Amino acid sequence: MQRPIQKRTLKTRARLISAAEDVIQKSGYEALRVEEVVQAAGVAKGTFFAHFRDKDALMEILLAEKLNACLDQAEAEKPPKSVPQIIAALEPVHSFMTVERYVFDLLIRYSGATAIAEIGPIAYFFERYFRVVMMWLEDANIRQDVPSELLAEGVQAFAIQTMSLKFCALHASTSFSDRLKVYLEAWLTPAR
Amino acid sequence: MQRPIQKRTLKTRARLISAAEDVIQKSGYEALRVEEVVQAAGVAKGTFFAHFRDKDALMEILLAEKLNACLDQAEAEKPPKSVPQIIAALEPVHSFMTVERYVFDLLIRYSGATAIAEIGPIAYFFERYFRVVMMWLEDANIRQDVPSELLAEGVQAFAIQTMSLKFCALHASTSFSDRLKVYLEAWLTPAR
DNA sequence: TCCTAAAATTGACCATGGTCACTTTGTAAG
DNA sequence: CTTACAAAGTGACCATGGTCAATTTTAGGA
Repeated sequence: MQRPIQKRTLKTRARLISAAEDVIQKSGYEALRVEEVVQAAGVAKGTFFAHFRDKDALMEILLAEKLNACLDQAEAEKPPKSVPQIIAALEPVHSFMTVERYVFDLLIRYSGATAIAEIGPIAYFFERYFRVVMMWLEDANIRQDVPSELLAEGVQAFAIQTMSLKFCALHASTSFSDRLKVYLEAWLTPAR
Repeated sequence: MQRPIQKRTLKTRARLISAAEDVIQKSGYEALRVEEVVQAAGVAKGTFFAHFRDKDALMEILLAEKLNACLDQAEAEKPPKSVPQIIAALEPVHSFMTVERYVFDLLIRYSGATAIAEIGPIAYFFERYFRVVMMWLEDANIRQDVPSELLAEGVQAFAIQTMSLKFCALHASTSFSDRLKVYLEAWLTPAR
């Protein structure tokens, strides 16, 4: 027989998340230490792992929340129709995804669901990103020879490629938006 | 004053690498433990880190060697001209890149040079992959409206996207090659 | 109010990657 | 052959994520 979740649980969880946000605010995502979070929240280490499978699980929650907030914002605006408009609409998302190399790596690692029954917050976010872009593309003035589902997957692939190159010293000359624009124009409006 | 490297150094390094290969052979990349390698090689732990910056640095060396061998093979064959041929030529590379989730994550993490002066073996491999594909594309029967450099970057982006989806339970229905074929045909031979 | 079982929490302990002050070994110069 | 010094190697120790048996807290029913 399953008992209801105690109020105390929610409070502890909230304290842990809040403490983690404070730590990140102060010194960034990569510098977060479980020990520090736990001390700031005033609980034992074991409690942390009773609430989150592992450190990454907490990170997933924190990152996905921020990313979803960016997408909320993008969805609230008028749907973009052109490549530059799409890039502009996604700018906050891409910007946050690349605040830290550590964050980007984490996002990539958890971008796919590892099992059907276990879609993590980040995998869920990527699905949403895909759906939002696909909807935009359906009403945009772009190529019509392939389904917009495919085009949206491509946008995601090029966005990740561009973000990846942002961290690469060999390709630091071109700016992020310029590079993505070149990719997406070639992908969405090919001259043949 | 710089003295020449001692023979002993090379021997120790070779023993470490060989021991690591044995361990991997036996139980895979993710299961590799520095302690185990060091014991098998008969040296102290500190010696390991005198030869490799960290565990990942050894992994980079081991992975890059395998990947370069795959590319050697691909380059030895007659250059592929069509999308299916290109996919077939790259199959061994892509196959090895996705033997383990752990391996794929590592490759992505080190795919870019972190600093101009520090191009790691894996970043170097990705450069080479790009150059090889670009050369193939220059003589292939594909779109000519954008430079083949851009097309090659796109192939890389789609290959990574496809590999990424291979690990994702949500997209497990389509086979790897089929999915990549759809992407590359839309990218390289758009109907507009 | 008291009892009890499930839920929540605890913290000592473990696993593993990585560091560094110290020791040993190789070798070039005298 | 010695000597001196740099290179190579050592292993105790540290940092940090994660585990689990034991303990405390909660709340529903007698």
